Amino acid sequence: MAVSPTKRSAARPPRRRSDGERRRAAILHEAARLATVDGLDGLSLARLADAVGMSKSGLFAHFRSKEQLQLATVEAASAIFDEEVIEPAGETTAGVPRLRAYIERFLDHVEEGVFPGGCFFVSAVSELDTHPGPLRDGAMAFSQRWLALLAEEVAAGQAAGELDPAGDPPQIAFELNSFMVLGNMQFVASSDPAALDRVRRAVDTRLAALAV
Amino acid sequence: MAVSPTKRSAARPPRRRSDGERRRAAILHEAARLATVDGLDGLSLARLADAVGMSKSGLFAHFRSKEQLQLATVEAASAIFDEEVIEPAGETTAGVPRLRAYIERFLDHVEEGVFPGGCFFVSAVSELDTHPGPLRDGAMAFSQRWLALLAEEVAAGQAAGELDPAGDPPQIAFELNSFMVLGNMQFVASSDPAALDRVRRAVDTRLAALAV
DNA sequence: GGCTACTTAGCACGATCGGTCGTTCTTTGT
DNA sequence: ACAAAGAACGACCGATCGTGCTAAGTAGCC
Repeated sequence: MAVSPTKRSAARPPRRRSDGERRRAAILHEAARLATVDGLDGLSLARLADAVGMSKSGLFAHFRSKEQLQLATVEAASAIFDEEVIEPAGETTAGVPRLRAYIERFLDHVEEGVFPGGCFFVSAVSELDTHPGPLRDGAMAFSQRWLALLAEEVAAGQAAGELDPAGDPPQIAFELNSFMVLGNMQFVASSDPAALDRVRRAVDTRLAALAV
Repeated sequence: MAVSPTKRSAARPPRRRSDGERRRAAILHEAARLATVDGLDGLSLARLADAVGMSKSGLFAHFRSKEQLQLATVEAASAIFDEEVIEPAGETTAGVPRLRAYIERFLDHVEEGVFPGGCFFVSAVSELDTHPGPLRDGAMAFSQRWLALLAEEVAAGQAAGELDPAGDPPQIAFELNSFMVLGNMQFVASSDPAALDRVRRAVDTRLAALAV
């Protein structure tokens, strides 16, 4: 994460103008949404430029390659996810309540269509899992942070005496997350909120089995 | 819907030559594999032709459009999945043993790399869930058949007194499948068999909770 | 009130996309 | 044996892909 002054060209932090910054943010917001439909690779500069109402070359100037646009898009999606899911749930008290808040916020952001193709990272990981590179690494890193967050709250719940301490937090986080991932896919494919109810029921059952 | 003798095209069952049939099968097998890496849309005629060692136009003649190639690819992938997973497991006795056989064959076919990008239908559904059309319908139909197969064995297990009859078979099938789907994604992304062990542990826990 | 750098647009490029055409070779039905 | 049709080819099409180059406009600092 540290700035490397020795390394090549990157040195210039292109001090941006305020209007450019706003434009760039708007572009990335739209890019993140489009990428959940057509994929990060299927996202084309021309269509993205069209969607935000500017020329292809004008848009291209903001990012100096498609890969950098994709990288920035993953970052933007992370920020949106943080804002829509992680931060609001973070206000709840640690342990099971916060764990349930994470899950509920996740399901809500899927149902509300924050991204038209459902969770950005489900789409991204399943597209990129076979394409090594910094792009995949970025998406995977976020997914693992999410998984770690869930595991952390499971552990907190154990420490608080809410959950049986015999359970393995990462394993339980995997199971809970798997419900969310499949529920997300089924909801996007069917537009039927029943898929999300399936998730809620599965989570309830799993947590009930762990209750002390 | 009736066959109209005046209307030319559709009526003709294009009686194929035997060598053409073999070629076509080889093309589709490769197409199914490539599609799990680059997606059914990312699959390009030129690269597919290259992979099977023939010209683009020669390959194109087998399918009269890209969409028909994609449709045929989904069918071919279904056949492979049947052969590699469903049929072998079908020989086990109904109920919990067959249910576990389905799951184990699924995990094996992922680990063995029958498709380089993991389960074909996980890739396909997550790519197509936002793209309505016959292609998505085909992939979704297969996924639901798979889910129904799992639910059927859960019900059989209940009938045989192996599982608590209070559980809802479709719900339980959803939960078991979700473990497989996420495990598949994590295994493809990491090449780490530990992801599949996570699935096995999750399945064991879930089935143990249902045991009578 | 300029000067500078960021923003945006226009235009053109080489590559690749799905798809068509005309042709040649080969299998198959009669 | 001969004709109909399938299989495969190379050349080529228009469209779109990402990307570069150049020039006009404009916001922000001295």
